[in-house]
Amino acid sequence: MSYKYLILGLLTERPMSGYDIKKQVKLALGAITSASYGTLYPTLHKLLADGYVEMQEVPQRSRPSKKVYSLTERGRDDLKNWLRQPAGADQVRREFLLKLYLARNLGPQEVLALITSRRLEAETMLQGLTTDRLNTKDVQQGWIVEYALCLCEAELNWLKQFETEYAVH
Amino acid sequence: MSYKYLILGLLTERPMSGYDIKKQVKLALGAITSASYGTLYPTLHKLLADGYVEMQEVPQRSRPSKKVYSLTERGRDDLKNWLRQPAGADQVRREFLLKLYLARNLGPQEVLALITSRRLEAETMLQGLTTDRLNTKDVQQGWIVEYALCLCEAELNWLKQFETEYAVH
DNA sequence: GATTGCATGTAAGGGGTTACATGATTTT
DNA sequence: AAAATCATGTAACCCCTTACATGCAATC
Repeated sequence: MSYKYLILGLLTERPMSGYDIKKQVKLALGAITSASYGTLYPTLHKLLADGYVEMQEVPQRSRPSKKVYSLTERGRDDLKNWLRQPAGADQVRREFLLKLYLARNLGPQEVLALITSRRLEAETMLQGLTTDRLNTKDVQQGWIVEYALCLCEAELNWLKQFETEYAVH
Repeated sequence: MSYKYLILGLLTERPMSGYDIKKQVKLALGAITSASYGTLYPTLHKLLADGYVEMQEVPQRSRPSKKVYSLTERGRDDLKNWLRQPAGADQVRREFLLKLYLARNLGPQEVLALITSRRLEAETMLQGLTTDRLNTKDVQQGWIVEYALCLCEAELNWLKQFETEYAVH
């Protein structure tokens, strides 16, 4: 998801530690992505070395020191420049669609099982998103949820229709 | 997209060379993925070494020999087994959504530009998919196109609505 | 007494792209 | 004369995940 700009972007809200960033990603962008420490920390080190962020170490009692990162002029400029470029095409890995394409290797009831399990997952996701929408105060966060909801509903409709038509033959 | 099963899956249609596979991916799954030689050839070598496929070298005049791969019993079994498992969650990298979330760092007209360029892309894709639908004979290939069309239309509607509402404020 | 939260990181490995390297043949 | 098609592959690099490693404090 381009950790560089994910990090720079979140740091425009407030200075944060790696730990904070992970929480914020989960909170604000949980519907579309996640961030793992394994990339987060190394990326922060690189951004620091390259001068996009600066770091202040805050000692704490009986905990490791907190390393609080904030944007530099350079980081802010680079982020703005990136934001102004049109977004790159989505990179999607849809295992489900590959299986659907290869359905000729399955029996009819196996194809239905594939579709149905997918529909159940979509329904669960729809419920989660519906809950998210209620709890979202932030405007931009709201947009993300609405967008995800819209796509999720569309997929669900397609799956239901497919299920019905396929069952009839 | 899991090259392993992409390859094993396509080889159920007919024995193919790496070159053939790339063409077939573009033809049948172009709407959702692509395959690069840089992964295709090494993956084929690995599948051969692991006994999922077998290879027959076909000499040609004034061209490099063609290496035609076909499924082994083991490959076929492994594929079927994989197909029967429920599909894993989609891995999506939506640069656009990240930019949308970070829109607070942009001016109103820059946000609109982001949305509009996205809408134009979606419209182009929609046209392409509409053409694809007409040219598609294969049933499963048709499903993929329909699915992609459905999601593309849903996104387009969302974008249009957003554009309208955002312009009003 | 066990789990969650806070807080940092590294190592090994998986999966992928782009660009490079080669070179004849066929089509525009 | 230029471009596309056929046909193989490698090398360098990017990006990311999972599991591991450490350890105290607060809550349940």
